[in-house]
Amino acid sequence: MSTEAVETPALAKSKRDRIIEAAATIFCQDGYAGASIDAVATKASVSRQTIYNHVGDKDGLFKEVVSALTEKSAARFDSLLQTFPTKPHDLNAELTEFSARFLNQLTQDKTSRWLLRLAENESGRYPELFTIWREYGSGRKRSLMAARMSELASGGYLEFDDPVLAARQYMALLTAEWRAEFQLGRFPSEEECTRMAERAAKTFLRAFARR
Amino acid sequence: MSTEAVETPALAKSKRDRIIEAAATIFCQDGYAGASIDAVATKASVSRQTIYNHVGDKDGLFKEVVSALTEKSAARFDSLLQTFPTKPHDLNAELTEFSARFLNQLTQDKTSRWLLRLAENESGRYPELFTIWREYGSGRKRSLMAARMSELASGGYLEFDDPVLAARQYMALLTAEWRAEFQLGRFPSEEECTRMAERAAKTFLRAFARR
DNA sequence: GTCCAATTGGACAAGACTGTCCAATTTGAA
DNA sequence: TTCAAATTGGACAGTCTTGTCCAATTGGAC
Repeated sequence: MSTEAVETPALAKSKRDRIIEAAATIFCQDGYAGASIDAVATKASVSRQTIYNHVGDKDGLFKEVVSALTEKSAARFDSLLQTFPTKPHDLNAELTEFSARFLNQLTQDKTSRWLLRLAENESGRYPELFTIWREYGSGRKRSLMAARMSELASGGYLEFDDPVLAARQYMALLTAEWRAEFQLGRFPSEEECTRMAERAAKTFLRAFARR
Repeated sequence: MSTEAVETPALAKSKRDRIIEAAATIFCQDGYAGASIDAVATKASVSRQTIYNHVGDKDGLFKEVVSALTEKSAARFDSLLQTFPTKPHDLNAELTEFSARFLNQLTQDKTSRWLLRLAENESGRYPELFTIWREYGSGRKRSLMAARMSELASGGYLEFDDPVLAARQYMALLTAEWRAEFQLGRFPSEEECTRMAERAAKTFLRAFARR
């Protein structure tokens, strides 16, 4: 995704990171139209010209931000998924714990939220960004999650017709309360996340646990 | 919410409506910063000055749009809720049908989607709008839906601990697939909505139908 | 120390936007 | 028909963008 690592020396790379990080914040705060290069430059403590040197123009900056955030978000999700209870002793307890980790990551990690909002807001104007995001973004997450669901099903823990649907519904149940809180501008605490996770997992298992 | 109906004569009201409708489209398309008064004027086939005469400035236009959309969306939801199967003969079938109507309204009605996006995007910059929307918007919908769920529970059709949670999870399950499609820029057909509704209702009932 | 690339800050043109003013015109009502 | 209010279009100042150019400065590698 970012192949510039070779071309740019150490110091520049750090500066480049500062730029993209600041740009991510500004873009997500103000949208594409509302974000100004000057604001990014100030936030990154960098000259405006340096930004143009690195990414060309505003479009370039935007794409760079999306690319970076997509990558980071995917990596975090992967490492989270490695803690998924594929062969649980106590399915209820372990799925609840995993779900709590999921929600906590969602709460802590501004990156994913920003990316989601960026993608939702600007995908109409930037179909190309849309493509990248669909491929590496939520579509990928869903299919990875579906694979885990399948494992649980073939292990005899769950039963359902369609693993993809099960994954989607699991994530919908899990994020439902969280979304509501977030929309109200609140950031659920760790205990709140745990309770949400309990309720989501409970409903999910009521529907899909093998009887 | 809009008390100007008295003060403005018939023709002006029609013009005012055109303005607000056009503004809604433009705001939702381009966000607050990206929307230009000129674009609204052109779309509404109205002089730019007329807009300033009616709503004062850009902020005023924005608030007027949010107010109008909130009102319209709430009204539509109310009339939809009146078709909720409170005392069903065949719970599965009737809840599925209701769910399909719900999704179809979501698909057809650009208003609600626009409003949702507006609220999500600009609530940071406009806390007052945020208040209005929370009161008349999704919060209200959820509590109305929870009341229906309670009726089904006391009728012996469903069983759960918390009607608000049940309502939230119901709506989460219902809109999960729809959201995914919509995010990809697709507009589910009526048959697709029906199938989504079937799957959502099925899972919901697996979890909450009285056994 | 020397050299080269990166960085800086400031100036600049071109364009878009907001909000205001105003004179001419249109519209609805009496 | 007459009159007042609403509407129009155009001009305007002021502000903020983006993107470019350039000369001066900095910093690391050798």
